[in-house]
Amino acid sequence: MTRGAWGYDDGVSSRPEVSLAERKRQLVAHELTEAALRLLAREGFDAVTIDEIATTAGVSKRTFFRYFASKEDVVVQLLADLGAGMRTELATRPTDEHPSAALLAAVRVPIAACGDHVDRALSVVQLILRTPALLGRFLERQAQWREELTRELADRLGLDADAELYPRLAAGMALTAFDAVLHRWSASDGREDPIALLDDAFAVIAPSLDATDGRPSAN
Amino acid sequence: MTRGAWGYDDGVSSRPEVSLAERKRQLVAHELTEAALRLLAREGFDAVTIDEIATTAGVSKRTFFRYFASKEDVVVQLLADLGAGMRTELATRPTDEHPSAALLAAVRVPIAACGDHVDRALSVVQLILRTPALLGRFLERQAQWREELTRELADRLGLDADAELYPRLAAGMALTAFDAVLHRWSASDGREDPIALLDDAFAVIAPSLDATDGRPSAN
DNA sequence: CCTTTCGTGTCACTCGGTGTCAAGCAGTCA
DNA sequence: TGACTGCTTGACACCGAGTGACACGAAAGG
Repeated sequence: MTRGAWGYDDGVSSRPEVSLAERKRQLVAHELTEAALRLLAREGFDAVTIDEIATTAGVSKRTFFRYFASKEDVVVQLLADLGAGMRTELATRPTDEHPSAALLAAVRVPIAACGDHVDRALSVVQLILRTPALLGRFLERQAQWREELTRELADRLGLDADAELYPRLAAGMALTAFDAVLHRWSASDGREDPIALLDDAFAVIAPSLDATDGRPSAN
Repeated sequence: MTRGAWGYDDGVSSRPEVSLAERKRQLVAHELTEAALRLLAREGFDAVTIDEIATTAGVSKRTFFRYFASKEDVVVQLLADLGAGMRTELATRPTDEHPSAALLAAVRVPIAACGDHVDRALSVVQLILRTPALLGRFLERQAQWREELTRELADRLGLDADAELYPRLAAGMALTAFDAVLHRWSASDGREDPIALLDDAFAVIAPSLDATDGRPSAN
């Protein structure tokens, strides 16, 4: 599990069932990502131009934009799978499970992926948290995740996501835990166990997620 | 109270204690903000260039950048006071107050400001929530608020903000409530009472904020 | 009256991002 | 072998965001 997150295990594995064109595409994407990550981590986000990244990867600037929508996208793209994994995990949890347990299981997916690829994940996360422009894009991404989790959770509970506060609050709290764990993990340079941190965080927020008394019944 | 939020009541009030130069600066800033808001709301964010905004306000593009750091900044700047208000409110709450009560009081400040200037606040909030680029900047801003609230809360409780999860989680949950309320309020076109929504939201999240059992004691 | 200071406009430049077009290359059919 | 098709790419031109440099005019101060 958590296979393929933090992308492109080595980028050149030959799988006969994938077309040549597709493998070429993946190769170029891989080359661009590696070049970008190396340059950005070394020089800083603003000091590196897209032209440099493209030239380093051996393609033109125009080709860069055929693979990524923006300079930020090269980095944030790496996290796209994480959100998808979270959402599908929540969708496959049994419906009678407590929201807190289901959300914990969902958030555990991307956190476990970090724990499985510490070095790579850490450099990306630290780069993002250190760079305002990247942080902005990352938060946009997170806002999408929150929206998806909200819908999924509302479906689970048979609530209207637009009329009830609970689904959005629960999704937001789960992502708050995700965020807090990421900060702590990044600040500790990956030395702390992210899953243990996540369990701690959920121990704090779980009371709200499970309590039904504060939840408005209508309106 | 909430005076001055959503900025520049009318921009030309003559106060003798303020220097002429300062009043001119405020006038230009006011003119730029009004021009930007009118154009952006009508044409959409991407369809309006900075040159248009500046020309409409009667200044040059160069001067625009002497007042605002970016096109997004014109809009998001309007919310800057809200964050400051929140933080200072939290700082002035009595230290023996429950964290949930103190945070509710703090978040109530910007929410009340929305309720006091429904039409203006609503158009800005809806513009932000509808425009990805603006949402990104707004979320960056919110991340700063979360950082500040975290520090303030840690000070209140005598905890280390970097070693304990609770302050960051509590601040994040309060902002999650803020965000959920903003979404609902925007979706209802300002018809729902934002303060009532906020009270509902805090009724949901309060159990976690008050419970001390889940809070890690050390490490 | 002269000088300093400050805000501004003009110009030139870099970089992010996009549309367009022609060239290269693989696969297909004849 | 040759023509046709579809896809990817590089080259080029272009727009808008954002910045640095400089010169000008108005206000403040001696």
